[in-house]
Amino acid sequence: MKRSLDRKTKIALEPRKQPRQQRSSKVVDRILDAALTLTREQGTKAPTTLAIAQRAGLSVGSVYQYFPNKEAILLDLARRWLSSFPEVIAKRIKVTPPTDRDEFRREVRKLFIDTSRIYLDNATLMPVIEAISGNADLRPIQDAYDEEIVALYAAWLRHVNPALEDKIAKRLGLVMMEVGHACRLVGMKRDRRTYDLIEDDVETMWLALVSPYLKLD
Amino acid sequence: MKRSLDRKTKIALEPRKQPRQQRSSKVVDRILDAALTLTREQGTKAPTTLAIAQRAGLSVGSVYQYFPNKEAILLDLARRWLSSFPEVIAKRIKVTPPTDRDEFRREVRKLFIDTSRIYLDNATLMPVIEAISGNADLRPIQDAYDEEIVALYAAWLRHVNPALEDKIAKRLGLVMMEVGHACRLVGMKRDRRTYDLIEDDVETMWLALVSPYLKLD
DNA sequence: AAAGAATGCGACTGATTATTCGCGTTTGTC
DNA sequence: GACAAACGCGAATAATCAGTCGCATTCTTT
Repeated sequence: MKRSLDRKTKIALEPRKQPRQQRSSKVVDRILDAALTLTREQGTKAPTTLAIAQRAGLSVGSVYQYFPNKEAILLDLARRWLSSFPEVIAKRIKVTPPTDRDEFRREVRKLFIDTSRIYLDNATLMPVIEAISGNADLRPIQDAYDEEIVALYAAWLRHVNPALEDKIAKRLGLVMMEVGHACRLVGMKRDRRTYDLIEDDVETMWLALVSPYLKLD
Repeated sequence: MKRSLDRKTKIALEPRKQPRQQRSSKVVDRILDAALTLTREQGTKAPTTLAIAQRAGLSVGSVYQYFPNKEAILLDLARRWLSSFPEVIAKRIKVTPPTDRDEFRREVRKLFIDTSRIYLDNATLMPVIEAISGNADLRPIQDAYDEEIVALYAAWLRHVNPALEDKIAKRLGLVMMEVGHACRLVGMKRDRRTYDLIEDDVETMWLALVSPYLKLD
């Protein structure tokens, strides 16, 4: 009852320690991994504080030494998940300077596949993240990563056609990101066949949209 | 404790009355409306059994006279929501036999706007439905409505070009539905500007995909 | 208008789960 | 090797809700 007032008056609890900073400690990652694994293996409702703690080889109390509350765990999990997108995209983009139309198409396809994997491998994670999507802290994180992704795509497009207006590159990058995300989202809920079909057609659509702006052989 | 055993052994409770059938009674709809309104106004966690009951001007006990459990309420809510898609699409499609490219484009746009509204007006409902998406009863319902939607789109495309192969019409219809759904999903989470931008480009992309198959002036 | 049926009620139960806190255990320091 | 500080523990607490059930009220029927 001591804290109940605090909670009700929205005085968010601070992390018990100063955990987020001292990444040195692997414990934080162990906790996040535990939450992730549980979600993957046993679904949305699996990551209770107790289950997470046990899976991480800790007690509940110890978990609360690194996170102020459960939502903070999920928030960090979301953060980690989101960060893998620009990571994966950046990796692929660095490798490739597409020149002709065919290579461009192949690269687009690879990008789709790479980013799709992030979704597919974490299918059960999505609803969990959804559940905290109301959290005000998540939006700016999401936005920051998205901006990064758009910038990566835009840079890539300008690499293909350096004469491309920056503004247009960004717009196309945005569409590429959003449509990509969107299709993966839907794809995740369907069977593999539907997913492939859509991915294929979406690729075609995307190329049709972009082609007029690029000078490809 | 009497029922707890039942619950654990997964013997699902039957509706107390035979409510679903006798739609005559407006009470069922009142309950669904209450759940919907609460979700709209106060978010995902708002529709508790108590809150729903009170909002519907009933007591908890009475609610359980019409629904076997909470999930059944949400399931019906999802059902109602899903049914509005083919409804809206059918309404618009009946009115329009597009002939030339411009009219076709305008109609596509209207379809996008109409269906988008279903999402935008029920933005907070989505996570709630997500939460029960594991429910085995939801998938067949979803599939049935989706098939209806695809059929509507396909019929429309064949109306524009009667020579269009049925198989292709269906595929395009599927893409139209999925991509549409997908973009709305993502659009829902963004500001209006981003949404409009995407909607615009998606329309362009969609037309690029479809045009080769249609004979438009 | 009275008996009985149907409907409605809502305090209560039972279950789950996030969060706490006082006490043990380890670890680093002199 | 003794002391304290940090770390870890997990039974106990408290909050939240779904779902129940016996009593109260309204409606139906004769």
